[in-house]
Amino acid sequence: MSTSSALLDGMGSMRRSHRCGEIMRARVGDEVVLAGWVHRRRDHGGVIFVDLRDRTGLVQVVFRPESAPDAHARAHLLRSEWVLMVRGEIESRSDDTINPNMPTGTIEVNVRELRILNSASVPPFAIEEEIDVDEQIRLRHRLHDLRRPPLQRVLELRHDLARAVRESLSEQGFLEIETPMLARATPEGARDFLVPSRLQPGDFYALPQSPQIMKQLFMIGGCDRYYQIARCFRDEDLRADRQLEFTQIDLELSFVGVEEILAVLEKVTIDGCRACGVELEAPFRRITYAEAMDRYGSDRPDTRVLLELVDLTDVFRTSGFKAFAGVVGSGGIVKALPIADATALTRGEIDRLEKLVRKELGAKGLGWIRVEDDGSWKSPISKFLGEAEIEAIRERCKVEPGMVIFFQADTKDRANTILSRLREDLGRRLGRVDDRAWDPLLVVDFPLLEMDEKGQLTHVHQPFVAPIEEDLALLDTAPEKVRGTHYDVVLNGTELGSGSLRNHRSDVQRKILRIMGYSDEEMERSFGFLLNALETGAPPHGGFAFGFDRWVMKLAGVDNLRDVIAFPKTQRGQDLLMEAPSPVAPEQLEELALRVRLPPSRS
RNA sequence: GGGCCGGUAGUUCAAUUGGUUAGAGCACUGGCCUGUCACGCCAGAAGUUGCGGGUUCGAGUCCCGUCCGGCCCGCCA
Repeated sequence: MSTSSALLDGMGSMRRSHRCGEIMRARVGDEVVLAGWVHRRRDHGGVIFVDLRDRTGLVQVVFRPESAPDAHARAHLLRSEWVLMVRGEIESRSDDTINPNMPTGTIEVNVRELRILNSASVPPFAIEEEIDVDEQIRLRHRLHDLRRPPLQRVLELRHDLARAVRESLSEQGFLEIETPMLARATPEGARDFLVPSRLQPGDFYALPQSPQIMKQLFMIGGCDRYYQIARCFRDEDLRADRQLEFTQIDLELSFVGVEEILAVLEKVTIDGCRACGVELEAPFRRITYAEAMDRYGSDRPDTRVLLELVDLTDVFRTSGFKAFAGVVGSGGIVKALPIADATALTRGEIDRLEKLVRKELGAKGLGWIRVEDDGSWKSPISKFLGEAEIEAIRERCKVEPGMVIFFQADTKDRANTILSRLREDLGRRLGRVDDRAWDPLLVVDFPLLEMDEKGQLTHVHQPFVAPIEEDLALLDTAPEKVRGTHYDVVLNGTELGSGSLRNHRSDVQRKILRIMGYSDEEMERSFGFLLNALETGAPPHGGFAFGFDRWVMKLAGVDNLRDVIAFPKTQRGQDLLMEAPSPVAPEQLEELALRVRLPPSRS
């Protein structure tokens, strides 16, 4: 809608005296000046009500023909989302006009003067607490979405958390130091975002995937304790909890062991949560990686879900049940998820679950046994089971009437992924959870190295993780048994952050890289400057990094990163508001010595 | 790269077995209305059914392709 500019006013010298939601600080009879957006208007022809909105809330302002004829006349023109400034007196409402649903519902502002600061196009959806609008529409009209209370609250939460973290770390002796955004491409880890260099045609910067190496350089540079709330970039496919760019609370400290780092980690987690109204108890419960995988099938379990997995791999190694025995024979595992008192799970639901795990998780199938009231088993697989297997299942799963047991025989990773998903989904659905609102957990004792699909030992986390001291000798004899100093912090089933001690000795770092298959040349090319740096007098050091956005997500109680980031991107990596990415002018490419060649299918 | 779900008015949805002019709520526009707060009443406007092709006398509906949004696997700490 176009509005004649003659209609619009300037602020002049008028300035607001209160924010809308804070109007109760003023007293009845006070003259106030408010500014904000027209949330809703109710035009009775005579008296006109407008709910004026800003970040802090809503307040009803009243235009009366008798007390301000000029303002009243122009108030007829007001529409949703127009921007106003009003001057008037606070009046208390009569008993029968009080609105108990509004924090400011006992008063209203009798407007004497109206300034229309701006008009507005018709909003695409209502600016309300709850809306039911397509994600695409919300993202395209992000400015309207940002005006909604849930997103306003989240932005405030981000601020509160960031501020608390800064205070906590400053008190603990950390310096906030920035690192470059234009960095060097790395062969390791995620795909880099590349930035072409104009001054060095043909060469590229990379946006940092994390400040990992740079913060180690800070330790070597004598900074002692560093932190940063750092933006990180990874050009990988997006998920509900993964964006192309995200924020980490990144820190590193010198002359410490794992325990000192975990103490910092616990303190900053507790301080941050407390600033957002969440109290956590220290010390956090600890669980080893091996136990987490064994009992929960995940290295980031939500331990509030009480169901646990049962390992039956050894039972089926020599079984006559060829499907399971075959999997074990080729290095896979067999695990079960027993659920007591599961009569609520109907046959139809089990069929739906099987379809889900087949389609979404790549399961080969979903074995199950239902234990009837009389103790008999109803199951598509029980006919393949011999005495020994039946006895083992009976004993390890603590079989009882009413129980349903799910089975997976697959590669270790897949079987665990599938059962872990069933464990959390079904555990929540059936109410098999304890009553804790918050479940902070430290996962420790990760292995340093694991075998990849090509049979090459590779790092479990990143290549700079230090082994624990007593396992150093094992690097030469049995590297796959070496324990790392890595740890994860998990909150309610989400990995919030992780860290480790780093290799501060270049000989150890070189040895590990060599075990991971790096030749001397590759080592030099990829990590030469770090290895050289380690030789200049590197102190023992370590640290961790928190996924800041995921932390906010948990505190805000939302399950999607887009709801805690001001301007998020879609699953295809687009910003629908600003329409990025976009083509660029040929001259820009020319300057960078670049030529675009699209794959033929894109024409 | 792959699997699944979705796309009809500004928006949320409907439209019988493939059948005539694609409907409704909210929003919007105009009018009326002096105590509403999801104000009310009257009237009105609003559609390339994501896009392209095919089948058919006839396609929102069936088929193929494609684009877009979402969830997941792979990938990614």
